[in-house]
Amino acid sequence: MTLRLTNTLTRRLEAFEPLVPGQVSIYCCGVTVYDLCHLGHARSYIAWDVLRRYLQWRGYAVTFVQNVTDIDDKILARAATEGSSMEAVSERNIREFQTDMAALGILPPDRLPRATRCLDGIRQMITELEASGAAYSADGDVYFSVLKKADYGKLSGRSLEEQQEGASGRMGEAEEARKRHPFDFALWKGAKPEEPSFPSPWGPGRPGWHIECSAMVRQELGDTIDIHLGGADLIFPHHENEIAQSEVATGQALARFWLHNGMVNVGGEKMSKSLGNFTTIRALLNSGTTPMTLRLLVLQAHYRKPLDFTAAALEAAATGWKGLNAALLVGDQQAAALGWPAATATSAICGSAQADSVDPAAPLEEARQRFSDAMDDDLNTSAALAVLFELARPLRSLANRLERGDAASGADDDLRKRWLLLRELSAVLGLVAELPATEAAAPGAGGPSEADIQAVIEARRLAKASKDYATADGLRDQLRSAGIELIDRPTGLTEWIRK
RNA sequence: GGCGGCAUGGCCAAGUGGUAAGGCAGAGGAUUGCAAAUCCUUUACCCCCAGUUCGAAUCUGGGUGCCGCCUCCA
Repeated sequence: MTLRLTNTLTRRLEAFEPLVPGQVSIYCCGVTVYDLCHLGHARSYIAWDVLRRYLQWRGYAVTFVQNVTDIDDKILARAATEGSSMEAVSERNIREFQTDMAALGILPPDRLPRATRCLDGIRQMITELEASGAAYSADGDVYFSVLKKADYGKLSGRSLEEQQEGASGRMGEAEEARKRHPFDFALWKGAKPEEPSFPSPWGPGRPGWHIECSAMVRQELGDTIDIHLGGADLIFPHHENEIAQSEVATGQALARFWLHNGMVNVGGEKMSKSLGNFTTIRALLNSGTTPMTLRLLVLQAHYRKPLDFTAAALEAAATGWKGLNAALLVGDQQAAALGWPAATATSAICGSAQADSVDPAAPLEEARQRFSDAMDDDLNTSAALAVLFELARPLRSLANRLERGDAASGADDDLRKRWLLLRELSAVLGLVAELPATEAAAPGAGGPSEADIQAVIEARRLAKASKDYATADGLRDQLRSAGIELIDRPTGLTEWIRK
């Protein structure tokens, strides 16, 4: 089966074939670095990370470029507020962005161009647009004339005639007056006093928002790329304008496939800075949610649909991941008991998994096929996850039997192959086993020390041995109220976890 | 006002013509001194009305509700 993707340009499911056989060029609209990323960004970049991993798994050589908008009104405003500079705000938030992405297991882009470092390409493109008559200057600003692009609106499905009415009166009056058409947009903005600026043939200023992506795509990947990615909220005007600029400048189609992810909602409304209903990735991870839990939460829904972020959904994902994680860890934690060759939990990350793949003739091939078919169907990760959970079930069962000292049954080679396949397919979704948190990392503020806990456990063990269950239960409750849950293993050992 | 999307069990969510994947929660069971944790089993008149069809969650028309975009936004 071939991979089929919903192309926003045609609003249809289309078979994907790259321009150059075996190679895929991808451009992903990145962040404006004025603040920490929130869950909307996480959802988007997790989805595209999975697209990238899947293409690689299918054998394509993928070049993945993501931009950073490091000059913008919000960055300037933030710099003014904190009394620093645009560069300081940008630099800091780029690092924060990279930290968050790494935490979520999102593969770093092959190149991460910044607007302020692509000014030559930007000025070049504006000059070309001016020469072709599609751009005009007005009071130090340069605008793109949408009437010069015959098919303007083809991505978002709107026509200039129909939209004119609704658009008027929404922009600043001064800017409105300089434009020839309400939809015309700035390619270059003349600098206001005191603002950082860059020289240009049109006077000091800075690039408009849309032009940087057009220039970067051309600079990094060429005139026509295979896939352009972004959030659905970028379809209009951002991507529409990118298309207009690039296609007038190059005479070529900008991107063959346009993919857009659905929004993250909170209480049915879009998560956004302006509504103040956002949760940063940082805050979520600090509150105890693991990266893989968030990944599972995101991948349980189809990437194009809205995703409602709720505490209940998060909890369900956490429990779900716990089960999958247990299955992924079976081979590592029980390798000795099973007599399997040892493997480390990290070896399955990303592309390396395929080297250890299962025998194509094995019956498990059917599961691999179902996974592949699901992903081919416009990245149906929800259906792909169902395959993972089904693969995991016997492994979890095996772990249960091992724990009860009943290892003999089923600890065979088929199960090992199943485990390897689970690891391989999970890695395609970026789902990689998380080792249990080390206790050293957990205690933090106020909790009882490990030595204290062991002391109580020993006291309880003695109480139990003398059948003094009242005392034993009292000790257990005591720890429970301190956030420590005890787990009596069949072996007689008592383990504990911090909740 | 214009453009687009979505409505499936208690919750989340696949499924685009042949009588409903998966996850969470719930229930029953195994295990346990009792728990917890774990494993096993189990739970659906697919928003409404009309139509097409031998047959529709799935196609067509109408309705209702919700969301996104049209301004910065992943």
